Amino acid sequence: MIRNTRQRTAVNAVFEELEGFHSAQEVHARMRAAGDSIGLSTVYRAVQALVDDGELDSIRTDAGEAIYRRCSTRHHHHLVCRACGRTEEVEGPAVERWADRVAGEHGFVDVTHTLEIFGTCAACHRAGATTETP
Amino acid sequence: MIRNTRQRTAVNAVFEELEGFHSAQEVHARMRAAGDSIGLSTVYRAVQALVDDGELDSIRTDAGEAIYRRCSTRHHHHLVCRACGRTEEVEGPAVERWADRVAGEHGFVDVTHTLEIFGTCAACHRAGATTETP
DNA sequence: CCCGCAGTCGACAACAGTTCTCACATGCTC
DNA sequence: GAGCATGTGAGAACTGTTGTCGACTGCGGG
Ligand SMILES: [Mn+2]
Ligand SMILES: [Mn+2]
Ligand SMILES: [Zn+2]
Ligand SMILES: [Zn+2]
Repeated sequence: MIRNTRQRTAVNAVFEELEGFHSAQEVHARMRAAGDSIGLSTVYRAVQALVDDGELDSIRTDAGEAIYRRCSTRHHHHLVCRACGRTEEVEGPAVERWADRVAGEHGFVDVTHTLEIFGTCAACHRAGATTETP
Repeated sequence: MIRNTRQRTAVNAVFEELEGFHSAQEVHARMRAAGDSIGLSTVYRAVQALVDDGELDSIRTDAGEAIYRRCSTRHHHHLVCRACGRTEEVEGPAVERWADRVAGEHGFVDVTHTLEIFGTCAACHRAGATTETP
């Protein structure tokens, strides 16, 4: 039986206030800084539970760190700025169909996929362009 | 100046004989078992160098482990069996165009993407189906 | 050839992220 | 409220990976 605890509620609340992706460690530090008493293990358990419930979406950084974000329920993917971390949710029914089709053609069943797009957002590109100019 | 060493040659050779994705640790263990003397750090450095040279492709497992595979040079994606790890390389020009276009529409430049498809391959599905039947 | 040395090796320590342990605390049901 | 399954958290343990540093070696120049 799943129980309502102060800690779980608080972790949930953090992701309500926060935009974009955040790691468990960051959430933990943030809560501690705000005066919330909570253990790191508990944060890990809480985000895992939220992922299992489909309330958080998780991706892995190149460095191997898991980061989490409250997501809309529709299936979508992420467009992530390499420089500032800003993320946009994008959808592409054509991609979904393509993935399912190509997997089916190879005899695969029970198909899922992961798709992330990375780039430099307009703002960061502008900033980079001005600082890079000699 | 990059030097030719017995160890780098050996790691390269392992990926020549091996199909599919393999972790640095697995490669290290495999070499040790075969009587090859090599340090784990060296394996990590070697695979990293091969990735930098574009000779190996690397993806990250859900568990956060980096796995490597000798890849064809064309841009492609992977269809991976959850059960046995068998992988197929797949291509989809439409997906490439879609990713670039949607990123461009959001003002992103210097765009890359990652796309992996997961499923159960036909063989594993058959095996699973028979064992699951009561 | 062999010298010299930058590049490389590898045992080991250090790190980072995550999970486990277990004594203790606390929601929930009755 | 009492009982108890469930959750908590400090710390240890674990995992994959990278850093350290003295020893070693490929290789271009002498
Ligand atoms: Mn999709
Ligand atoms: Mn692609
Ligand atoms: Zn940006
Ligand atoms: Zn399979």
